[in-house]
Amino acid sequence: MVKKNAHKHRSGCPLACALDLIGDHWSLLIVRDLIFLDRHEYKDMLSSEEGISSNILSDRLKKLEAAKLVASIPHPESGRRKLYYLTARGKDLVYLLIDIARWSEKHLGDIVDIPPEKKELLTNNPDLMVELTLKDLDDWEKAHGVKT
Amino acid sequence: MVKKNAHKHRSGCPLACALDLIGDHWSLLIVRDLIFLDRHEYKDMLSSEEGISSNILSDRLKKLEAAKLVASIPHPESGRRKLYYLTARGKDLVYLLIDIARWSEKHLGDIVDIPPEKKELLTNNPDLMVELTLKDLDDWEKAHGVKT
DNA sequence: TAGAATACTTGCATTATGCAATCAGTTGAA
DNA sequence: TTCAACTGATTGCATAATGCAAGTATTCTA
Repeated sequence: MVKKNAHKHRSGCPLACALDLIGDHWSLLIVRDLIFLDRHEYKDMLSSEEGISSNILSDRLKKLEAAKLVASIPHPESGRRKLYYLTARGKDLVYLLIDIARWSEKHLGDIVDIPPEKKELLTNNPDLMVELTLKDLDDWEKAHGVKT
Repeated sequence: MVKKNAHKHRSGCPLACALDLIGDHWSLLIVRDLIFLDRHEYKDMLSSEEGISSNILSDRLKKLEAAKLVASIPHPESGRRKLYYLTARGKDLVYLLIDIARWSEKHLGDIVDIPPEKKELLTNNPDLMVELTLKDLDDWEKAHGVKT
């Protein structure tokens, strides 16, 4: 069904190629859920603050899996659930996301809402924030027996 | 005409807020044209490799100007032309764009096409690449009498 | 002063999105 | 063993965004 522009890319430009994969309103928010908000299930992402639609979530998860940014395993406690997680390719977006957050904090400070302790880390030591975030993901993977 | 979701934002999340401004298929490519490709006129952007439509380009330039990422001045050689350039807020996206390019180079290496000398700089010394890029923009602004 | 160039705008067909409802497989309690 | 509830989707339909071709207004050039 959904497979239309899965593989088309507009040019060889590295920015254009990346944007063909993640340059839409929702994909990076799903990646955010997986990286920063510890949301690994469909229903968790569905109930995120921004209110993504069920069909869009389903579509984007498929596209992200097709692009090898996201993978999934069955939930250990229940066969009807799935656990989504980021591949190495997906986890590498953490630098990018933190850059976006830094830009937002700097330029959209009056409309964004960042918890103070995260704000300080983001502003003063983004490299440490990346490191801690990657460690969290690593711990999650170890706890769930994901081999990467 | 075009003003629908200009100011709505989905949440206070810094990623969501940024994506409300630049999270679409075209906005960052326009920023790329202005930052890296020295395209400052409508017709230059219109003829970029990715083939943006005239109405979409017009719409995105308006939105980027409304978001204070882009500004414009009349072309000094011709009153019927305009020169677009990045505000400080827009120029600050250079870190982000270089991060995207690095990610692309690393993970989409087989489909992206980067000139060798840029590739080396991007891979080995991205900070210098940022610095050189910002200097180019500064030179352009000085040459065109833009005060920032 | 005619014609070309530039920066858009308009009309219209196609595609994507949002929302509500529905579906199918799994689970757990009765 | 049955059946309601849960979960990860899919479907139908209305609305919005996009793509493409053509048109318009203004300015420069010859």
